[in-house]
Amino acid sequence: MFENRLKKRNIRPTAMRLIVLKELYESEVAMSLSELELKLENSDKATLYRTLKKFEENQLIHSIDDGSGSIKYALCDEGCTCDSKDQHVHFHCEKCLSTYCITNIGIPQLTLPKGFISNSANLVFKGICLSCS
Amino acid sequence: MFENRLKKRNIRPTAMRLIVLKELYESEVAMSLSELELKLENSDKATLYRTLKKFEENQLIHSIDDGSGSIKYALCDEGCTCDSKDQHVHFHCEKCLSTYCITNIGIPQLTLPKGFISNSANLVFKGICLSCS
DNA sequence: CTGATTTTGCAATCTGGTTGCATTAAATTT
DNA sequence: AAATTTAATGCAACCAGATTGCAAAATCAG
Ligand SMILES: [Mn+2]
Ligand SMILES: [Mn+2]
Ligand SMILES: [Zn+2]
Ligand SMILES: [Zn+2]
Repeated sequence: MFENRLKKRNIRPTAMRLIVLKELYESEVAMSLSELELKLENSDKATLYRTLKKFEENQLIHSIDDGSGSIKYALCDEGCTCDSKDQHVHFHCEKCLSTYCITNIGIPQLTLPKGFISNSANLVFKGICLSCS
Repeated sequence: MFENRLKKRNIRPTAMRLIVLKELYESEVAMSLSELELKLENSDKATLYRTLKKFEENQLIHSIDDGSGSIKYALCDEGCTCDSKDQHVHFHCEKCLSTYCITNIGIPQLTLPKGFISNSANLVFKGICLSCS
């Protein structure tokens, strides 16, 4: 249940937060702040913004920079700690502009030039998604 | 010589363009519009913007979305056609905020879920760069 | 209940990016 | 070379997404 999911992450379950969580839960794809704002009538951008920040801070969701200009958010798996083991590939459809978590594909470890130490990475594939092809 | 490099890409070598090209050429790291604007006294943001767009369109430079919020630009190698074979990994230093082209490391080809067709990708590693470590 | 803390809503601000438009510069034609 | 056409520049305005200040409302703890 959503309320529980919030509590587990130490987020007080207010009405707005439950709605946002539900919305993200029911979405097949990652959502941006403004998409949420549109979808949720009589919602306030600043509140949504702070809701998402809180969710992200408490590792209930993760943010995705898909290069579209607006940051997308998607639910983390249960038990996610948002460290490198939880990082995965994302896919951005250039037709419908949807962004998908490809949770079962991790980011490949590459050997960087000497002296460059990486602790995280962002890998986004762009193209045409399943529903658009 | 810079003038020639512009001509080869079908870009008319104006004074401003030569300056911008020189600046990018001499920079170890990728530069953003506003970094250029700061560096080049009495330069205009809109002109720089259009200069970069033109350079990018004509494949003299490529743009890099390193997740920092501002797009960075770096010179392409000679003969670059900015297609998938020319795409490479980038590195963003979280300390000095510099972004480097790792031109000798390509983007790994991964098998995406059925129905997802990718034609480009963005892979940025984040961490500490050589000069900051 | 009561005072302290947190969340919310609204307006304002910031930043990077982008565009309209008149001016200037460069290339082409006569 | 002068006239004509085309491209580049500079300035101001605009835009979208992100972020903040602040007072009101909701929630919590004693
Ligand atoms: Mn994801
Ligand atoms: Mn590069
Ligand atoms: Zn699609
Ligand atoms: Zn560095």
